[in-house]
Amino acid sequence: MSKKMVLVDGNSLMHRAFHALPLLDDGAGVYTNAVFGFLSMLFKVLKEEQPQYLAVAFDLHGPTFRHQQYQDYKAGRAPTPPELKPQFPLLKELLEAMHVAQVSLEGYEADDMLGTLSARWEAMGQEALLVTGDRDAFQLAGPHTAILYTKRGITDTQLVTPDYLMQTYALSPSQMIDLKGLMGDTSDNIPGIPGVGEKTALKLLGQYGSLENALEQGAVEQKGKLREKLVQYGDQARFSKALATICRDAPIDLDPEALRLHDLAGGRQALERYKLKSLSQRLSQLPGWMLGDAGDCPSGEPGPEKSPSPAGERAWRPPVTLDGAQSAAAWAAAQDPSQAVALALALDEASCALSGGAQGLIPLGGGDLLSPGLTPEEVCRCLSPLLSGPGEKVVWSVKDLMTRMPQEGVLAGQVHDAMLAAYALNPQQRSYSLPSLLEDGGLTPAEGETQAAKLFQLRDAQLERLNQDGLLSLYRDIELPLAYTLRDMERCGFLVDQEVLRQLGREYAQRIQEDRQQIYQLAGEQFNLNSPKQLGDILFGKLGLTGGKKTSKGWSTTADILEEMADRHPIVPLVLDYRKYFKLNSTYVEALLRLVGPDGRVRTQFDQTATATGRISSNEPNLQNIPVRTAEGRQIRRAFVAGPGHVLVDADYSQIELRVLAHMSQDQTLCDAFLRGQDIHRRTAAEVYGVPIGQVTGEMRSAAKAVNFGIIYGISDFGLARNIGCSRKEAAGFIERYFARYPQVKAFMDGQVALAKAQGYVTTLFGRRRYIAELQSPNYNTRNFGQRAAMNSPIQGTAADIIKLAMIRTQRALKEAGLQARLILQVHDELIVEAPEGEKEAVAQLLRQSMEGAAQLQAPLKADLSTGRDWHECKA
DNA sequence: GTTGTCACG
DNA sequence: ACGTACGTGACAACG
Repeated sequence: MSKKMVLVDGNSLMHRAFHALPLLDDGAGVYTNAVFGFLSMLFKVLKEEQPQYLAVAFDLHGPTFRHQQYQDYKAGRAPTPPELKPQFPLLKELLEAMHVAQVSLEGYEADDMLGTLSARWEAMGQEALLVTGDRDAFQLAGPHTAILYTKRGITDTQLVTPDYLMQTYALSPSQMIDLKGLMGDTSDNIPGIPGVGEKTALKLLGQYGSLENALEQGAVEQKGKLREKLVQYGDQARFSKALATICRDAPIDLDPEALRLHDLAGGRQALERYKLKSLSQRLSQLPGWMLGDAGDCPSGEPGPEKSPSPAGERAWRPPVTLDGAQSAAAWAAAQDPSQAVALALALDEASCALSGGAQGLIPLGGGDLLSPGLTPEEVCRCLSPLLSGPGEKVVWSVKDLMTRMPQEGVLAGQVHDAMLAAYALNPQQRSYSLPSLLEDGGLTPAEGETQAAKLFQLRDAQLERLNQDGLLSLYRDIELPLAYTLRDMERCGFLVDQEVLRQLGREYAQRIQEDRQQIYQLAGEQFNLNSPKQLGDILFGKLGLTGGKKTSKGWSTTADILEEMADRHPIVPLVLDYRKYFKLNSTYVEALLRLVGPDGRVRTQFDQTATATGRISSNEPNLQNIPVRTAEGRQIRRAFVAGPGHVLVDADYSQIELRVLAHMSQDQTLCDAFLRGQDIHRRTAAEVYGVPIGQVTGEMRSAAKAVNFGIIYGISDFGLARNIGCSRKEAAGFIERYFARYPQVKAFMDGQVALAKAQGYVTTLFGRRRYIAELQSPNYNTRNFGQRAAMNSPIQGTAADIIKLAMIRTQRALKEAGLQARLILQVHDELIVEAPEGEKEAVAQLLRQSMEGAAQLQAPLKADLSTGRDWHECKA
């Protein structure tokens, strides 16, 4: 569903309108010409563009963040004329009456608001149109963001897109900043380089691509006066570029839904009061959804959420104890299903509360004589008249609730999930259990209050905080819908060929037995091979092997240490072999077989609140760590099969985290590599080693690959050295050269750490936060960990957000297409669909679109598809 | 319950 | 002079 947003630079447009029109007044001495011109233009745009969202941005007067070190900024600009000044409050009053969102932020200018909101909007894959008379905004043009530039007056406009800029100036949007940095701007008192005007600046950019390159290389290659100026005014030019750069990540706390047009008609009276009758008439001709007429919502989506009920104390009637299905069902049937319903399923009892004040308490148990209560499933069945009613539902873990409901059961009405809201607010809590959430919120139930009753208050508090922290959309558009997708995936499960597993198990057992015998022989005694302590004592004590490292308890016997000393004693490779097969057998054969259901399928549980970054996790069994890296382990995947007449369609994102990094850092080189479809590790090797891409050797590529991984993890020379087995010095050299070739990546990483220090958290492209308390620690190691987490979390987290969106999109697309195929597994950057043979092609195409279209990045998302009868075949 | 080890992205 | 790669879950051993 495409949503279009119009963003208006209020200050810019008011100035344009003021100077374009003669002074008008309302007959009582109030000037209205700028307001008239502004609204006239606005209504024209609304009529032509038909957006669902609108915001008007204003400057605030204080010193701006971008220019705080530059006192002269705009010093030369004429003060606002006295006839215009009072029209601003008037305009704001009218916009308020029309329920049009106004945004401004201390320390930022209107164009920073446009830059930030359009960046967020674009990240969601939606279209934005920026209306302004300021050419600075050209730098904000992008695949989904255009600028409607008011050239002269208010009617003479030009639509500015990246294509337009390319045709007119032969520059990309971001190069517009370089242009201004070089030539300066007298109206903004941006100095640039004296004597360099548009012509010279365009020539330089054509030659060198960027301001930085022009300064660096031009200072060598150019001749005469120009060369001198590039040298002398280099710093001034860099500073000018910084001044000209519009901020695209200002800390605005805003739910996009607050920008939805829904009641322009509310401004009719005020317009007429100021004698702007013609505007009032034009207003009435706008589409119904903008005005607030009922039943004319073009997107078919619900309007803004109704305001939450007051958080104050409610008069709860004492809970009615309902033991037995009959009394529970009778109680439910007697309630008003249009009221909001809260349901809390604890271990020993279920409670249900209605906004009217009624409370029910249902003891839970196994349903037998020893523990007579109902099962959760029976509770859901008994309460189904309430659950399927139109009232709002407030629950803890809607996924768990849906799992317990009968297949045909319906959960209707708007749903609030307190567990998911809590996770969106802070993904690193110890527990998301309902009692702990209530306790943390100071909402422990009093005598006569059930947990369900307290859920209402919890919801109110959570929605307010979500809104404050800019997390409403993450919660409502990602986490909440994802819960339903995960529920369906869990219910579906993954078919396992148990015979394949049993056969592998027999082979593994044989191998384990052989290894063990030989190890005992070489050790000269029998011991518990699975005990690291005993094994360490044998290897480093009895056999006197060298090269060991200590752990807290004894000798470390990890695989990387054993691999290094594999040629020193024949027992070492045997131990490694033993370990490998023991792991495969115990975890991936025996444990897995125990978890296969009666229908031959395994059903993992996805945990949506397990990780600090926003990823989901999988347990019982964990299907996100099924072996793939070694040929032996990979055999396990032959046991994960499609049902009869079905195939698996497998899609994985190609380099999603590096693409996210390219987008978030806006690094030219990294983006360029992806835009050209290059092998990213090869390109990095070429950059770091300074050789043509054709001359990159396999070794160079694999070192570069390790560097790329390291970058994502928050690199250190020590860690990189350990990973690729070079010296720490060499590793430091790699890192230095990497950052020299990818300077914007360096700036991004530094920026994330600075941000985390300053505000206490970092965010993903979709606003998900990770608080990083470690940065405040007095401990050096803890602080360093905090820095790495600050660098990694926005990347890993944004990738997690994106695949979550892809999952929601995939499930919706499958349903819309009426296909029988089902999404059955997610492995962080991979989705697996089980599809009837005949749907194979359609599903592959649909999966690709759902995944690649989940977000619009500067480095476009790419998914690789494969199909097979089993999971192993997919990767082959 | 914690520790060591190892499977995955 | 310090000692690190980021994010998970499961198994076996051992207090």
